Amino acid sequence: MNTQQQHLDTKKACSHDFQVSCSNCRLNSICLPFSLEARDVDELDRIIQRSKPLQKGHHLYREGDAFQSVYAVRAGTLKAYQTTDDGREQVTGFYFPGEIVGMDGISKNVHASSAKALETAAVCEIPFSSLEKLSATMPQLQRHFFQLMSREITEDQQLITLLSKSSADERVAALILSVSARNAKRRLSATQFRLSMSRVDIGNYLGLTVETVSRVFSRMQKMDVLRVDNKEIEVLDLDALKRLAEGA
Amino acid sequence: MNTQQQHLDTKKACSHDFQVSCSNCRLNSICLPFSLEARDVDELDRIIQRSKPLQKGHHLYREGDAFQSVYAVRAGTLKAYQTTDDGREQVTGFYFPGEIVGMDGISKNVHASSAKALETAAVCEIPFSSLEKLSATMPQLQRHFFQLMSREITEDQQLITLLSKSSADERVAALILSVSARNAKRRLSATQFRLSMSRVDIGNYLGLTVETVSRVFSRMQKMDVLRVDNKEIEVLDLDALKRLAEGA
DNA sequence: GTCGCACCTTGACCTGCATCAACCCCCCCA
DNA sequence: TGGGGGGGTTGATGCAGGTCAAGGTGCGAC
Repeated sequence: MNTQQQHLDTKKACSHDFQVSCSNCRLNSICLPFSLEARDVDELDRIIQRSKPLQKGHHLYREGDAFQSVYAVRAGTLKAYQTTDDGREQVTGFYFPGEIVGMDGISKNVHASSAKALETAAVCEIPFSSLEKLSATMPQLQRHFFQLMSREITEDQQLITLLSKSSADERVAALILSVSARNAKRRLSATQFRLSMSRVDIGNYLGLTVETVSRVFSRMQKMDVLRVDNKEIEVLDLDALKRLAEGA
Repeated sequence: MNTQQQHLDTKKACSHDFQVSCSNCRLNSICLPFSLEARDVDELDRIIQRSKPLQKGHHLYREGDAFQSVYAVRAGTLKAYQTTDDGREQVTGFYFPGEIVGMDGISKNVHASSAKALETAAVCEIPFSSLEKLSATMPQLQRHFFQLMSREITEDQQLITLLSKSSADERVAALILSVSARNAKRRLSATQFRLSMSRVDIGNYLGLTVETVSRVFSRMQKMDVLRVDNKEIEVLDLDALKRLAEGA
């Protein structure tokens, strides 16, 4: 099954299968604390709202919106971005199925970034006030959310390191490895996948221009590390890619 | 009173005055949820351990250490940094009095970064397991910690934007503005202060070399935006500095 | 004092990536 | 069928900031 087909299947699931519950969601080991008891999962289930699919290019929320909920991505990919005072855009992250987006809104009760679907997506909305209440009675859940937020912090810090030190090759290699690892976590191929984000988004995220990103892809293709066909990526030499990410 | 003298006073306080409590700490409006009731503050007080001062250059914790606690900075400055596989160092943040450090350890129960004192510092240790328990019964405290973590996320994302887009001038200007704002929050001067971190640390944090940082300082001095005397900084033209930070 | 060292500054040169420009490919729609 | 637009690639050129090198300054040890 190629990624194209998977994509279509996902879309179909989105538009018909709203009655899924956390307990039978194939992503629950990623998005949920696996240590929760069945009864607790049901309680969590009750507060979660499964919304209708989000079309490509549409916003889940915008910078400045009142913060109400965090969202678990069920299908598709989202990007989060901020707009600087002078109108420039900065992509701060990409969010894949099983990941949680929107936690930047907690501190000020206002979203600090916007979230937009890069392809048709589906999310589970988790009203934050309910989550807070539930957390007070479910220590595991409280811990899980502390951990999720902490993970977001450490991931951002890794990106900081990447942006602060590394060459264009290292940055691109690191992104591909990240996508690869996140695919693997969802039991998809770690070596063949479709990059849902455009070259512009990649460049923006990595602090590079489109042209540079494109050149790096070409170079890695020439070196037989990747096979690149538009958005389709095949990793031919994972070790070499890792070496590139470390600045070899 | 100049910053030098303040610094000495703080040191004195560190070595003798361990009996301070949260309720009479002059930083409590920054570090604590001001919405906590007096009784709740006392409970929090009970779990907090005020440790002895941390000498310049000493570590509060190191990358890889088991995660036990988060720490509120009471005096002095700390830097957090990670070491990449190839041995390079990346400063991920500076922490001033009233701020909380160590939250990166929550996700994996292991510290993802090291924290080191840039000058003699004092911290309040807050055992995380106690904090979790207390949070379950004190919704305000739970919310406060969610907010603190969320703030760390949004701050990291701002740094990402800075590193991804901006020129050397913009980066340095942004750092100075950040230090200035954090000083103001503690009711210290927003225009005259001592940078406790070295040029190396600044460069590392901002993704620049020492030489570039030094040149930017010189340039801003020549433009009458700053007066720089080694680590002592005076902001002469705050508006110009803000314009520089926005890429004017 | 003065030695040693850590830290900072300045200058000269070099390079990796941005910038500018041209072009291709694909898809949609008139 | 052709034309327009979005996205991607490739080449030529320029410059901001990295690198290398030399020298200055402050400070603690003895």
